[in-house]
Amino acid sequence: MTSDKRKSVIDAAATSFAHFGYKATSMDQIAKIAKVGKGTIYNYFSTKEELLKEIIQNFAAEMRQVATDAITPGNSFVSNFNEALHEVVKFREQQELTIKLSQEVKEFGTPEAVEALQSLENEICDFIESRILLAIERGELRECDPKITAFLMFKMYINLVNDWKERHESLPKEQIASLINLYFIEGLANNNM
Amino acid sequence: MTSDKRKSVIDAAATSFAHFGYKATSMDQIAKIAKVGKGTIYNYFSTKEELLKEIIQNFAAEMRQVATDAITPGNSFVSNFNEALHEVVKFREQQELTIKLSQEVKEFGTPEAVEALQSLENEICDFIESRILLAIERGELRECDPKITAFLMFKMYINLVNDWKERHESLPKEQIASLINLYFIEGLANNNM
DNA sequence: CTAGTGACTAAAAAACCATTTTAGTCATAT
DNA sequence: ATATGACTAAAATGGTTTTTTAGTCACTAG
Repeated sequence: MTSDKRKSVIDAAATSFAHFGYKATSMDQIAKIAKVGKGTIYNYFSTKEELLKEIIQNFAAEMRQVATDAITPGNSFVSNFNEALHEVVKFREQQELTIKLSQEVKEFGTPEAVEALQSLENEICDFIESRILLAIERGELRECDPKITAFLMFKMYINLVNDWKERHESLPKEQIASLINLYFIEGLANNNM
Repeated sequence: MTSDKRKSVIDAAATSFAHFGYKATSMDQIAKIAKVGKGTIYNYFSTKEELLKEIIQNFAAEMRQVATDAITPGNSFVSNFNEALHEVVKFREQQELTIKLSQEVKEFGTPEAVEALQSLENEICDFIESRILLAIERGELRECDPKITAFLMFKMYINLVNDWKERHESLPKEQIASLINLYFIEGLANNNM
């Protein structure tokens, strides 16, 4: 089967990117790990960047699947949101890829890594946006711009997971979920006065 | 008067840092602009970084003043928050120093510049934190961790002002105010069901 | 014919070294 | 006691050589 080789190339590249980063992975190395000739890679992918893009797309699809699976149709938006968030966090931690790419962006500013993470971010935001739209239709959330809301929810998540721990202790998953719930869903206004 | 020289050193350094950046400013150059011998600088500041820190501290004090001036005692927490942050950002943009330092961080990752901007951010967060504490005491906000809250409010503001406009149209001041109010204070939960 | 391949090349990155610049010192001067 | 500029060790810079690497292509096996 022909796509047999294609698959092993993708697998080899994915592990190497995750392990050493995009920049530090050479096409020769990928060929070696995948146990194919270097020319073979170019039968399936026109360029190294193309290869990364495909891997990121696969990753995004997997993540979407994980998130979708965590959603229980009958449950509330908040509960589903927390559940999905929790599963995605778990899934992302398993994958070294994004962590490594983030490091690379910070350290070298590798343009391909920047773009890869960018597109991943877009995928995630699009997904959240679609769920927000549903929740608004169902009357669970009040009217709001779904694009901006999705963007901010994602960013807040990143702020809590990544940026906060640069200055202080990193926060446990449960606390992150409850914080997002507190700020975003319930709001800080004191209605019990 | 002895602190006469100290002042001119600070002024010279501040203008040169703002104009050429921290890295591209040499101590010789500062001495020249300040019209003092290089040794004189070291009578007042033990190191180049020390000099930057002092300048940043002065800057932070000015910023705090701007923020305080923007606060109207009778108004709501959110309204004051947005007004103050807006003035602070405007003030920061007027000053070339922070812009130049930001560029330097992006381009070279100069550690001193990173730290300087970091400490500015901390000052801002500390200020917000103190206002949040007041608002909680006054019963305007419900109980919450003031440090995390301040951090997230600051970040959300930056997300809306800077990060959003990298992908989409930049948002007008009023909309940012109402968005922060919507997400942070009121919350998205639809309580009218 | 088709998919696979590794030797090959031009271009980019890294390693190297000579030269210059610069942060910080200090002996001297005021 | 404060001010200073010549001085030094360390770091930055620039230019050159060497190595690595993305991508090609003539060739092979099936």
